[in-house]
Amino acid sequence: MSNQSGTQAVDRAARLLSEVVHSADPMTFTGLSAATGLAKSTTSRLLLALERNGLVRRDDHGRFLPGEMFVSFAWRGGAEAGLVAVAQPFLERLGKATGETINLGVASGGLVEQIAQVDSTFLIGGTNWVGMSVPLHCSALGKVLLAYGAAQLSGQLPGGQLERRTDKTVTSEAALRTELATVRTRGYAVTDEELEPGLIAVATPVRGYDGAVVAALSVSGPTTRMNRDGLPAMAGYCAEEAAALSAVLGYRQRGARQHRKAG
Amino acid sequence: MSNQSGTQAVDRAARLLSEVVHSADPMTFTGLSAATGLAKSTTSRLLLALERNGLVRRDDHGRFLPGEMFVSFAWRGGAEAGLVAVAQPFLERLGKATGETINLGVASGGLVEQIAQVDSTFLIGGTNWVGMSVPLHCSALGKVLLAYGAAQLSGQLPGGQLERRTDKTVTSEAALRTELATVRTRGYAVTDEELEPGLIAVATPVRGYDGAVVAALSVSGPTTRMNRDGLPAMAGYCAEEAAALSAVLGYRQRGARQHRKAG
DNA sequence: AACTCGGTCCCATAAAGTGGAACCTATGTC
DNA sequence: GACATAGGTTCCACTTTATGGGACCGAGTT
Repeated sequence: MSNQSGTQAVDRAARLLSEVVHSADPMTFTGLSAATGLAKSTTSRLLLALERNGLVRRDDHGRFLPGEMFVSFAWRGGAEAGLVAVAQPFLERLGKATGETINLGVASGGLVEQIAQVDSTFLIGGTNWVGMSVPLHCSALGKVLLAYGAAQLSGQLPGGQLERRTDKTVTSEAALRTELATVRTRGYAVTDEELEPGLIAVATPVRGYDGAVVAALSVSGPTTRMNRDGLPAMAGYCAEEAAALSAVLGYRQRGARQHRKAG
Repeated sequence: MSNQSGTQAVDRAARLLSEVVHSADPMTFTGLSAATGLAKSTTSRLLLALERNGLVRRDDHGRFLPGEMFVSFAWRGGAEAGLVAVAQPFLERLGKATGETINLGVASGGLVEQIAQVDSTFLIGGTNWVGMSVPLHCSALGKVLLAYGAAQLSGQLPGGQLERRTDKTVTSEAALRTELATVRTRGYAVTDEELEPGLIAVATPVRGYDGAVVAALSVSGPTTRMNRDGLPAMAGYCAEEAAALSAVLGYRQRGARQHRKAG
């Protein structure tokens, strides 16, 4: 943190605000004072200032909730637009850890739309796929979205057959459903040259506050580098960052108490 | 504003934040400096502090957008829970202006759920209806929600008949559809003793950022006081506050530039 | 190369923030 | 009903911290 002189009051107010916003249930005055270590009088002054400015409000029991400005932002549909920005640090960390291409994808119109990417650190790597969509059934991202009900299969060829992209593509809906069950128990999806020859990928689910899967995070690279034996480790890194991102989106898993600063 | 000593920096930072959050498109550094009247150096310091704390972020052109904390809040589903709080000041102002009972309603399971209320200033007035649901077809709130596609008719009696509540209730679906067209052209809905004898109400639509109607705002009172000739005036007040609330939710109508401070 | 634009850093000045203690209210508790 | 307790706010002397003018810097422009 380079330079934080001349902003003590703002920093402290922001800390209070962060507690209020990131807390699962309404914070009390005393709780906030304790959590931030600020004197009662300071806490009071800062909270009054935040309240006056619509950054926090108090419920009928005097507890603190995020204020009008947050609600207004949420209603403006800022959530979708901001997901990429919020997710970026996590993708970058995953990129550093694996060296491979990282993607964040959401379901959109029967396909997977890739909404963010971090490029591989190697010369041989993926091109930029942001804005591109890939089929659900033969991408790791898509399999995750399907497995957890964030997307539904549609538009398959007549006869329940799925589009064949390579000779390894799973084209039978029944076979796919079996694989999706595996994804759920194992916690991650794999696509091994099913979308494009020489391309292998793993993906894990990103959950929203209510536990619903809202996106998927993937690591993909050439089969020449991403050893099949090493996939579980890759999936581990991927799951870790996906879980951290889920936490920021309000998903509370047992044992996940601490917030990590995204920066 | 009672006491705002000892919080200059926080107030200024909040003003910057407010500009960033409420602005339709990303603010520039210079724009923010100008909008708040703060010195360049002060603006810079405060914005850096806000950025450091995840309250704002910068896009690729260095312009300012609401930060991680806002996006995180939005993804946590804080929007719905907060609507009542955000709306409250508008309801109160409308209550003061009209003296009658004010309600905010949303569509929920084929009915109108009243989610907020301000009581009449008269002794004769409505009881508290918060949490109660009323039918769509014979309440002013419901007619607005139907007229603007925020709710669909369902559960009518066999034969396309709508439930009769009073002898004035519109029970024919065709007649109702005609009335809904009137609502759309006129901009407000009326229920004149169709739900309960002696009860008259007007309602207007509340829109979200994309223009979709998300809720309805109503003024209701006894027919002995709410003169039928006075209804258009009542509807005018109602529409005014509904528009102001819509603006806070990000709806941008032509000519609506200014934000009003809700407090 | 010189200029402008957008933004950060530096530093003397004084204004604004700080926290301990007094002081309120509500809400139990006997 | 009087008394204790917890949860918050206000006061005020002290001094830390914010302020803004100007220097500075990098990236575009002419």
